[in-house]
Amino acid sequence: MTATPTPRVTIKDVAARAGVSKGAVSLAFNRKPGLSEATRDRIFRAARELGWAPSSTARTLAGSRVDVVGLAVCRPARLLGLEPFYMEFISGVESVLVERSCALLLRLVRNPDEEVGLLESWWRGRQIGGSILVDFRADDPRPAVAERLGLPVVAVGHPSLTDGLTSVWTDDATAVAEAVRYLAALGHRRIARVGGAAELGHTSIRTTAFDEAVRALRPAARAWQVATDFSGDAGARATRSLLAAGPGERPTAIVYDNDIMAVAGLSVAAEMGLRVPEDVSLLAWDDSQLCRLTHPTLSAMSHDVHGFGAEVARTLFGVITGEGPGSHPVPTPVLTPRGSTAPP
Amino acid sequence: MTATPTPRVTIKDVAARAGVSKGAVSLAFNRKPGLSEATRDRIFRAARELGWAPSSTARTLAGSRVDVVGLAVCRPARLLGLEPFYMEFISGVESVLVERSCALLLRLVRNPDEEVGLLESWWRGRQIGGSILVDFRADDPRPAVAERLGLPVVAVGHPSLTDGLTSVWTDDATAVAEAVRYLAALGHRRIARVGGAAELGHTSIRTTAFDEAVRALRPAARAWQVATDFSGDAGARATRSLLAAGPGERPTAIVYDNDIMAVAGLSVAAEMGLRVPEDVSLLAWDDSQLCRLTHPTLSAMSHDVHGFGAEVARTLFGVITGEGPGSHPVPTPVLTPRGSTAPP
DNA sequence: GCACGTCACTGAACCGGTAAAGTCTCTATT
DNA sequence: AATAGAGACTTTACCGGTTCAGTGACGTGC
Repeated sequence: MTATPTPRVTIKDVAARAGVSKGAVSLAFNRKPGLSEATRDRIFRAARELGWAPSSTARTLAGSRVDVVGLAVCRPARLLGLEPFYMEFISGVESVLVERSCALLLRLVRNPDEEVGLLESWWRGRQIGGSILVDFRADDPRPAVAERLGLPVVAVGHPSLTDGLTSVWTDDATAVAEAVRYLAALGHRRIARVGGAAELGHTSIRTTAFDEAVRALRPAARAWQVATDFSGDAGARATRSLLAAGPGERPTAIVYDNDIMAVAGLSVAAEMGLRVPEDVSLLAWDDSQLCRLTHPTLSAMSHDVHGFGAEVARTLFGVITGEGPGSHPVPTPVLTPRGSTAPP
Repeated sequence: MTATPTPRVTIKDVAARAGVSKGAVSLAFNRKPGLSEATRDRIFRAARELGWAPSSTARTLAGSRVDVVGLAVCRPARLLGLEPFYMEFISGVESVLVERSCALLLRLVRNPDEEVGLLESWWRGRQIGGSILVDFRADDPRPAVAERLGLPVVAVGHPSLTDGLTSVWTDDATAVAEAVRYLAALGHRRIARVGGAAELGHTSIRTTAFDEAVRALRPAARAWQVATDFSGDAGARATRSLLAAGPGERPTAIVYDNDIMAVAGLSVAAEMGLRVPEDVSLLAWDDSQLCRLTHPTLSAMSHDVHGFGAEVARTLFGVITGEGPGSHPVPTPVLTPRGSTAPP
């Protein structure tokens, strides 16, 4: 177990072995002109024999590109693990990064200030070549920071939240309106929404859109909205209190802001002796595979989270290579009716 | 949007501003002796005014510690997103890293060879100070590589798989045996297991343990085992084929290797008109919050995946700071009976 | 036959830090 | 009064690459 570790091989060793200078090795490995075929081959052979590959740290310091992108997430560690969205999003990001031999630097932070500090230090330390920004809030400091630093970023969120940054976003307002119209078309007139964290920008976009959509209904409908922390437990609590009222008073349909809460809602309904969808309709959001695994299956506002992550990563590469700011909508979540929604 | 980005401020700027040399700034920021209080204060003030923090890239190159740990995962991107285990594990890891201002470098790889190459290049390039190794296979090349490189690693897996590396592991064999004995005690004599990916070491440990545990039963019992890719769809398929046989022929209890597959199994049972737990008992593994959200709730072999990740991270820091190899068992998954198991 | 270009490569400076050795000043000791 | 030693910094040499201004050698045109 304690064999002497192999000493680190450096560019100097390769140069010596190939009988050239460090500079020549560098030229060869960066596919720059100015070397004969023969020399190039000799260098590659020497590198292979020594098992050498350039140190990306040194390379970075010397001023070339950085093959790492950052992702700071400001949510409690425990909640992160519970939320299928994130892992699927990250897997989508990775699917693009992997093609470019790029790694993802992931860090949880406890508050927005810490995130700003982290971005600064990552960027100044050349730890990252760019960053993905998620979970925008009102008056988010990050657009200003990114601009001041010249840090290439892509914002995940509606352009109204991201202050001119290149953004990738889904049209949640339209999706919420569609959800409401769908439930109304089924005949529901008492509709509730179990939303996400109130401080997040996309939550308030959905909240406003929900309000408007319900107000637009004729005949008039009644609405409830509750904020949660996205956890299943919070979803269960919210559902329980919504359904506690008498049969003529409680909502007949509930829209959730993610699918974990919808699954929780499903079991709360069962526990309260209510049938889904006969007594109450449930509509999930995000639509991970979970929605197809419950019984009844969950109707959902469905979108391709994996593809969303991939698009974010591609867009980030665009920004890094100097593309100007842009707004990249990805497809609006589409209503996917399954077994949990029906006329009241 | 195109304000000139702030030029990067370096240690030299801070030194100039404080009226000292680079070396003095370095001493101050590394809390080394040899500076007067007054000078130290002046340096910190200058740094604060300029908004400077040391570049970890440069610091790394110059040979001090690295504040990044690696995690290469060799699974298809899509599956990763579906598996609650991973995100929860990672969140546990992060919860410890964040205390030490350490980031996680995450990379998906397509095959074990790519992972080996990545570890080599990360380590030689001083990109990481250590790495977490997961998903051990038979004859895994990584222990030899880690030793050859002198790379600090902690292996997530049973010591029999990890060849002398410091390892953190759950006693899956005991847990499988407990699961089988529990089902047998309920009266089940036809027991199936829907396992994970066959090529993974921990899967074969569970497979063997399951076989042995069933063979030890008196009166004798009948067993089935199926391998999957851990996805809900695969779990559903496996369940469907297990339950397709006639009432006297099919298993009366099924153990799953994760909880996504158990949730899938639950809905397959419903779809086939079988009641859980009256007609068939289901037992999940890992026990994310999902198991408490289904109806009926899922009995599970429960363990604290978040805490597991945290322990792995702590152990890795131990290895990095020079602790000798060790074996760190974390608590064996414990049977948590809920609504999905009952006498046949 | 000689100036001129081009090609292939070298050498040195530099990126932003760390670490060890060197310098200078001031105090305590003999 | 001379000397040793400690304290407070500064200087310098790296770390492992990239980059760019040279340097010869060789081919070409007139």
